[in-house]
Amino acid sequence: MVGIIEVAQHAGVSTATVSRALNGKANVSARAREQVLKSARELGYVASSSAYTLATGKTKNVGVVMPFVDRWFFSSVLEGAVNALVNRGYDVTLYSLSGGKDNRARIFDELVLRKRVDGVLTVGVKISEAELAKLTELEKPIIGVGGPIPGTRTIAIDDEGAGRLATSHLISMGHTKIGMISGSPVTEMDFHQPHLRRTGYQEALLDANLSFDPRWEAQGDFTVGGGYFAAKQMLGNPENAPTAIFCASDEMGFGAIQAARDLGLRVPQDVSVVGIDGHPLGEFYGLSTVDQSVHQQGAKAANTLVDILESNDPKAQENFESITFWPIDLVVRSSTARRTL
Amino acid sequence: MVGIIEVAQHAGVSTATVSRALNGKANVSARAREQVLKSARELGYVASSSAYTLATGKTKNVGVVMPFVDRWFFSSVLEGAVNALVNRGYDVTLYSLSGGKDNRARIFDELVLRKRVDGVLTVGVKISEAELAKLTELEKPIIGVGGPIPGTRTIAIDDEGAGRLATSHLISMGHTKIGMISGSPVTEMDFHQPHLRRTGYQEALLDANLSFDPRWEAQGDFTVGGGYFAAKQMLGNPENAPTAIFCASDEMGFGAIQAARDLGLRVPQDVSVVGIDGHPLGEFYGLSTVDQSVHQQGAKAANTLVDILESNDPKAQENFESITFWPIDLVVRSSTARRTL
DNA sequence: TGAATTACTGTAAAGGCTTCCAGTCAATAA
DNA sequence: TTATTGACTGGAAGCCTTTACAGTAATTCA
Repeated sequence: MVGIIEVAQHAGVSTATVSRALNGKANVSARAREQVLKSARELGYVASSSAYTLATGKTKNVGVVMPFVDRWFFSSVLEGAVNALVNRGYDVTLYSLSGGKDNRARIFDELVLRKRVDGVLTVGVKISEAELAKLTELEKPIIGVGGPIPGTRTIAIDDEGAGRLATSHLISMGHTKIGMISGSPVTEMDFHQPHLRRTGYQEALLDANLSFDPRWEAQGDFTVGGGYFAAKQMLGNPENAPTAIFCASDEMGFGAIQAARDLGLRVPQDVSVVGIDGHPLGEFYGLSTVDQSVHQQGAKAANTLVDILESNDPKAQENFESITFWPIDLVVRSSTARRTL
Repeated sequence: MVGIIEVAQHAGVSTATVSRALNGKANVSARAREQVLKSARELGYVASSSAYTLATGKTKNVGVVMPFVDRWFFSSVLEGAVNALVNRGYDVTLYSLSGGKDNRARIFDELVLRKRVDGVLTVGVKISEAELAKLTELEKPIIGVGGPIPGTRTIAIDDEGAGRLATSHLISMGHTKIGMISGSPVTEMDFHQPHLRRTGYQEALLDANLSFDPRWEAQGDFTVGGGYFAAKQMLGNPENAPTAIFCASDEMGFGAIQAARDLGLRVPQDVSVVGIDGHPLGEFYGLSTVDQSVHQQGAKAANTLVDILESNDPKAQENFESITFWPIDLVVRSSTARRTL
């Protein structure tokens, strides 16, 4: 294994000069710098990251914490974040909370205390007081995507506004009996999103003087299956079925569409469905939706985190706005139509 | 920041004893061990991972390399692998190759040379000779999920057999005009899978003395959209349309079903569709498929890798079988039916 | 001209752990 | 009894960098 000493000998300089040259520091003559770069290339030298970390205290590593990684929203944020981070020279260490309850404490302890990461990106995670305290105490920047984290930078859409936008869309098409498939989030997940989207829904109904029937509300769990069963139940009794359904996520929307079909209902003639997300499959199933560009949210969060890390100001975090509302966009497709009767 | 010295002082022993106690090594008295554990807990001490790595040469970290992370197959393998790894005390550093061409070389160089990881897990990545050489030279174990990697352990399904199984299923239902939507893989991806699945398809046709019309073959790119357009083209001309389509992935199958519908064809009455994967959405769209349990493949690969890492034998890798064929399972749903005319 | 700056460069300490090695002490064997 | 073993312990070296500091040579200034 070739180390900095071999490079120094090969280049005919000291290890200090090698280090300075390789890290782009000042006070290295052009000749020396060139020679070092050449030697390093020839010998295939790359500095040991653990030694680098031990000497500098920087890991060049960001921890990404999410409840699951195999669901669309999460893997999409991850994709956006990973690419942004690698471009800025950071590795990402991935932590999934789906592995069980006791993992979580361990992750937070070791993640931070073992100095494995310079900063943390949480995606849709409800972070506890204790966990937050642990992070801030050690001055590790943390930034969240999805639900707002008190006292921390957050990238998220205006969930309430998104709920209102989707519901208003249905109202504008003449619907008066509008159901909602909300999400009872899994424990590991942030609980703000479903709550806020539901608030937006209710506000829109209120603004339009529409009544709100508790039978028109059901819990999915943000999965296709959850949406399916919720919709089936909601649409099952024709006496009391809504003519339109707002789903808090596109995947639940897919399930709802399928449920309607299985019940012999036509979408959108008999029932309209609108979701939130901008899931790529939405195009194929004609699902109208409130688009949030998830990749870009991940990238934005990653870049903001690196900005904080690389501004030398220890209080840098304060300089960034505490919540960035990511723009949303209503995309109307074939799953929503004017009420027919 | 509390270090090992503080713990040693607090426990009234030397740092050597603290280290031995915390790492479960022998030759520590019960009294000392207990005292150390107590002190460590009270002080909230966790060893610095970079110092640990520097001293031992072990990172307790596995690199996972995949072409993308936001596609179902990949994120599912990842989920399975991450959970398995965290259970065995390993972190995972995620590398996505989707970030651009030159990233790739850098990733492979730094990943290995900077000693960031103890081993590598590749998912559906075609690894080059040079890259493989780099890994083996440094004696980092590597294990692949998906396509077979020459000279390395691999977990994969029998892709050829899967293609044959799916095609035979269609043949057994009386179909004689059977199309295939294959995959022209993206550059970063392994090319074995689409090739082998296609071979299986052709073998099955051959075995049944069925002719193979090149117009019945089209390229998707393993996405819903790719499957959609491929099917639309294939089914577009009624004169020459197959009555059944085998798709090399479930997502292409979803696209094909949608394409058929958009063309006014009924599934399965007018055209049968079968995929490969076991995608959870398959249940909702009634897609018949060859199920491969992807989570479990990821977990198996991760566990095998750790087994290799933790067997002290440096040649341990040799002791593991070179390719593990993961069992597959035909799941018949409503997208396939007997030929009607 | 000499003094003061500037531009480099190298030595060595520091970073926080693991582990080799030598040493202590009590228990066992001869 | 003494010699031998074995269990345990601590000092210090080593892992590989970065960087503070001191030193040298060349340049600029007065």
